[in-house]
Amino acid sequence: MAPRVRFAPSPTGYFHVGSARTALFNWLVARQSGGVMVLRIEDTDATRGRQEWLDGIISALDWLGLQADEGPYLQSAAEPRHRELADKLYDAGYLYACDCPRELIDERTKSNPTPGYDGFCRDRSVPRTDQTGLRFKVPIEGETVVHDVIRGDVVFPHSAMEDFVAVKSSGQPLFALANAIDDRDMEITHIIRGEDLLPTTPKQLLMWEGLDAVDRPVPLPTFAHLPMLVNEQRKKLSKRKDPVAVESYRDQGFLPEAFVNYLALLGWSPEGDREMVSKETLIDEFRLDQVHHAPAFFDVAKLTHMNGDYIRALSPETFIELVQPWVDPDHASWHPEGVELLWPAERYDAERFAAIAPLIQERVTVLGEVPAMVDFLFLVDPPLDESAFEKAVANDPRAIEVLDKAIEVYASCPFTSGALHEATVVLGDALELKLRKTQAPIRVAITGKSVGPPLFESLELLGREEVLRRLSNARERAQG
RNA sequence: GGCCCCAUCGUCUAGUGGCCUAGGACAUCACCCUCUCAAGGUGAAGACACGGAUUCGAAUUCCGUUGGGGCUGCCA
Repeated sequence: MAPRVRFAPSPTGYFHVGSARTALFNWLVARQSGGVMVLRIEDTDATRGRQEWLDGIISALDWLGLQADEGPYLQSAAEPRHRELADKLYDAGYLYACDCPRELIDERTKSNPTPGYDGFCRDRSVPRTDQTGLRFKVPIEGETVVHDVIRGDVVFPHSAMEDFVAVKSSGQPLFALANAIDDRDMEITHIIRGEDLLPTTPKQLLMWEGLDAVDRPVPLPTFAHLPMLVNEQRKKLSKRKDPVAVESYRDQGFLPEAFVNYLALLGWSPEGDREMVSKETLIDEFRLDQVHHAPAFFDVAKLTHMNGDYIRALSPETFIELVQPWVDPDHASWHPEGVELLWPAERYDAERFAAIAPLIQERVTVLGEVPAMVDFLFLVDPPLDESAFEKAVANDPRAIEVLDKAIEVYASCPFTSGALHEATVVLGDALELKLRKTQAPIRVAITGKSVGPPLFESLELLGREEVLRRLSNARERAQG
């Protein structure tokens, strides 16, 4: 039977990197076995903004190329079904009504070595009303074993499990119940999710048994609990302190292929010394039972490096196409959030950009770095890095000589990068300067920065007139 | 506190009893290349948490300790 996996995120305002990894591993299992991935939104407690976050989840999955085969289903839509089965479970005695307020439970159990609900109402036959939640009657004896593909058998003694709430007093079934019902109804064969859900799994297993009895027997799915993604403090990634929004990586100019590749390496690794692996390779080689057990630090530095590798591997044409949203938004297919064009749109010159693009391509790690590297080509006067100017021009006694000489030589030499290079070497020789020293003041004069793409190509693209103008300006500024 | 999970370089990992003098990648440092910056090349430094047990032999098996994490809601 072809596997049916599900990716079941709960709605938040953005798409979490941990969710992305979970989605990826689910997707890989589906893809490698001719299975199906269903997308189910666990929104039982959500109240507003549904459409927005649903769009957010779908567009993030799209960006990553992890589209679901079925869904999205909203868990909230199945609430009548959940209620129906909750009633049956109650009628059959798996659930009992409880009217204990939280404070009372805490009061009663605070000195108990095993805090949590003490089963007070278990045999009180509290009548079911709209003031009573329904608790699951966990067997006193025995244990529940979770057979986990990654971790092996995990044993939960019933003595340590409380009679947890399965249905709110409002009548609405809670996660543990709704989740089990949906997985049954959708005939899910593999539950692949974060390790944080491991402790609730025995509850769902117990519930599953009850549902087998009151509804229909459904074979148990295979479980796999993925190790957490953690921050430098080794804590579960926090939405407040850690950069967890997938959208922000997209907006910074990470490539989805690189992102997916990096994510796959968090908890799994291909055979041999490879790290750059395509999605096709992942589909071929990924094995759930090889997933590492320990939590993994989400290392943006490594992701960034890998992204640089992916960028450099692009064809020049593809690179130009992919940077479009950052350099030529008017003609781009989408717009990264929070990105402002550094130059007036009408001054952008596609040909000029195409000419310098290959030199930029090997110097950036994320696409968002591109504009700042080429702004001098599209700005009348690029912003001047004061400290760079100080160092290379103002505080360098030879700088004025260099600029003067450059103005003189550039006025007449052929204006190609090769000739400019040559001319600059000669000009430097005359002043007994290494090219390294000679280029510094010229670079700052032209680009406003001390670092950037190769200088002579830049000069050629800018044109003689503009180059001479900027050199003169810098000269004046140096004197004043 | 209770229950559960986990433990190899700073980080991600390879390693499934002898191939381990523990391999790769990121990060770091040095050198080379070089018009700046990158990229690239070469090299350096850097780990089996600890203690027992099993075994001729343990990073690898078992037990314990320590440490970290997760869960412990009428959230999911």
